[in-house]
Formats: sequence, structure tokens, C-alpha cells
Amino acid sequence: MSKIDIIIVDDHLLFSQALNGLVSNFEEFNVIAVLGNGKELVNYFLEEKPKPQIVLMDIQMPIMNGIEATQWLKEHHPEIKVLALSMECEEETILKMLRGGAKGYLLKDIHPSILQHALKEVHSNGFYYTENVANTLLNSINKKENPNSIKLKERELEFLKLACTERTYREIADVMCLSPKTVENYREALFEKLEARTRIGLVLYAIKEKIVIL
Amino acid sequence: MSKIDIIIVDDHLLFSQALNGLVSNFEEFNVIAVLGNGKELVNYFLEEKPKPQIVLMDIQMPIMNGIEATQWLKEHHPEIKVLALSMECEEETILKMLRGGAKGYLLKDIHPSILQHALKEVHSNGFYYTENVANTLLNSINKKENPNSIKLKERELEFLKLACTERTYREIADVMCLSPKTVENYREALFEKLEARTRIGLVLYAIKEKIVIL
DNA sequence: AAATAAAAGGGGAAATATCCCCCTGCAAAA
DNA sequence: TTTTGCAGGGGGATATTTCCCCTTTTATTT
Repeated sequence: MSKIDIIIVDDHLLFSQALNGLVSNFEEFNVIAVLGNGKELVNYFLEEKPKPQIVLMDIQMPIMNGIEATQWLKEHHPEIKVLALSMECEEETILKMLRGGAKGYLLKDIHPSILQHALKEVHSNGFYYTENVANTLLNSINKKENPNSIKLKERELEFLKLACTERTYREIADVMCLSPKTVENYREALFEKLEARTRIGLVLYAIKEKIVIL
Repeated sequence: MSKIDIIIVDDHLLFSQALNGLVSNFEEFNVIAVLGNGKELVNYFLEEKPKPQIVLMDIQMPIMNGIEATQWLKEHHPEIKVLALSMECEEETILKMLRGGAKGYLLKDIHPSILQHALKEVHSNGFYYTENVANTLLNSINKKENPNSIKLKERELEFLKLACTERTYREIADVMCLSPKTVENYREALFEKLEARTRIGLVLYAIKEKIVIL
């Protein structure tokens, strides 16, 4: 029985090397490459090197992150399964990853044996979700019933980011190349959408939702 | 030559187990325990188990974090060296850790060989800093020379926190049991101190300085 | 005892922000 | 083909913020 080939993609060398040792010790699996970010993964495939059956993918990475890399894989090599490996249990991230085509999502604080099990499941059944992640998904479905996820239009986002500066609305209008009155409209629309009474409310929302980063 | 005993403390089982494999492969070192958080480390010592010479300590951990655990070690077993191992390169965290008694600070994205080298250095010389961390320390020293840390009075702080809500100044005055005109004075004083042009500036400052938490 | 800083209060004016109503195109969906 | 949604623009009124000028009282230093 030949081993299942795996590529590890993670920017933390210490982690990826250690993981390499760990996975290589699983008798069913064989690590054929350890890469540092999504871009390196894309390059790897462009160079026509041996394809893996599974990619163990970190999410937060420099240059090209795990979400982008997973989407690229789904488009170009849909037969290759992606198992996401992340620190964060945030709904949005999980959803993005799964929408991007990941077959499973593991948190980094699991026991190695679970990783082994997950790898086997992903290979044989095509997917693997931990209880934790499954619950998060359920929550997310519930939230969609009372749609809390506020969709902002591109222009509204632009405005929101500018509203989180010390600019007056007139100055924001200048930046956006709009009439102050149009900016007024964006402001009012966002007040309603985000349930804000004042501009401060917009700022607090934007920072909470990480639309602006401090 | 006997091996140097090490304890690994990290809440991410996958990481700590993998790290265990890695460090165990270094011929000079021997991992005698892998623990999941600071509390487990304290319990370990209270049970009079074999002492390590070095503790490889993660910082962000549940229940008892790496900073607290390092401080405890410094008090109770000052001869044991702590090597911090973290994702974050934030000045504050590094400082807290080093003040707490850590002998070195490594980022998790280093190469395994650097870890090995750092462990050897910490054991023989007593400390090890990467260039990265050293630079961060230098920056921090520079900041202390031109004291940027703005001192806010109690009442100003109260006002600042309230300014980070959707309250109008009149409403803030009510909360603070002051005349709106007095609140006005606090506003003006803070505008100057914090170099803000508008209330948004106050909010951004307060959030950056973690005076308000979102 | 005098100087200083903190806390509290104020007048008046101009600039902004907030609210509620309205309109035009234009493109995609029904 | 009508409807719907989005981007852009406006009038006019009111509330709030911002600015620059002030005073008094009460502690704390010096």
C-alpha cells in the first residue's frame, strides 16, 4: 500500500517543520513538500512537481494566505483535498475557507491523533469536521435566518473607512470625489444598517468588525 | 555528557507535540514534560517532579498565560531559564515577558536550527535574543527617551471613555454629573493633549491605547 | 502665605453633523 | 416593460460639535 502524499503550507517554520516530523511518522502518510505560503504552493504546482493528495494549509500567511491558495487549488487542481489548520475559530474565517473549497478545518490545539484521523477521513470520505467547527457552522446558519451579517457595498465601505478618520464629511466628499450631499446619503444609509446614532457608532462598528485596523 | 532537561508549555497540542518531537531529536536536549498552560506548569512544580533546566514557554495560553507563569517561576525557581516562544512581535508583550524573567524570546516562524541554537545559548550564556527582538527593544528604549506616554487625569479618563460611546456631550455631562460646559473643558483639554481635531480622534486614541476595549 | 494645578462652570459664534424630505440616471432583474 | 436597486445629488431645519474667550472654588505645592 503506497503512502498518501501530503504538502504542508505554513509560514511558521518551527511549526511546519515540527508538523513535518509528526506527519512523516504516521505510517499512512508521506510529506512531499513543506512550503511557507500560498504563493510558494502555486509556484510548486506551476513547476509541474509531484502532486499531493492532501494539502495541510495554514490560513494566516504572508504574501498569499490560505484562503486565496485554497481557491486557487479548487480552480486548478480540484482533485486535491485541502485540510485547513488554523489558530482561529472565527466563523468568518471558517466559512471563507470552506467556501473556498477546504474539505476540513482543524484547530491547532488538537491532539496529533486527531490530525491523523482527520487526514485519513479526508482521504477516504472526502471531508472532516470537528465538533467545534460543526457547531460554529450551525451558529452561522442560525445567524443567516436572522440575517445579522450586514452587507456593505463597496462605496459604503470606502466611506466607512474614511469616517474612521478625523476628516469632516466635506473632506470625505473631496477624497471620494462626491458632493457632500452624496456622502450624506452614505452616512444615513450606514446609520440605519449599522444601527448607529452618531458617527462614533460607525467608528466602533468598523473597528469591531476589523474594517479598519489600528 | 548528560542531556539538558526541557519542559514545553503550549496550549496548542499539535504544536507542542510536534515541538516535542523536534526538540527530542536535538542530541543535547531531553523533553521531560509537555504541559498545556501556566497552571499545569505550577502544578508540576508543586508536585516536586524532576526540575528542568529550561522551560520553552508559549505566551497566549488559557487559564494562566506565559507571562504569569514566567513570573511565578522567577519567584519560586529562579535558576530555571525561560525561553519565550510566541507568534506576536508586539513590544508590550516582549517587555512584559522579559520583565517577568524570560531569558529569551523567539518567534514561532524561526528555523528549527535557530531554536536549537537559542536553547544552547540560553543554557550556556543565560540569554538569547534574536535580532528582531533586539530591535524591538531598542525602539522601546527610544520611545522612553521622548516620553510619549500622555498622562491623563482621572476625570479626563472618565470623559474619554464616555466619548467613545454614541452619547452626545450633554448626555456625557449627565453621566458625569457635570455641566455641559465642564465637559466642554475636558473635551478641549483632551483635543490638545491627544492632538485630536475631532471627537473621532479621541476615539481612535482611546482604542489604540486600549483605554476602551471593543 | 502665595503660587499652582485640578475641578467646575460659563457666553457667544461658527462649523459640522444629523434628520427628513426630495430628485435624476442607469443598469439589472422580474 | 415595469420594477427594483444602486450611484449620485439637493433643500431646509435643527442639534451638536468645535472654538476662543472668560470666572470661581478647592486642594496641593512651594
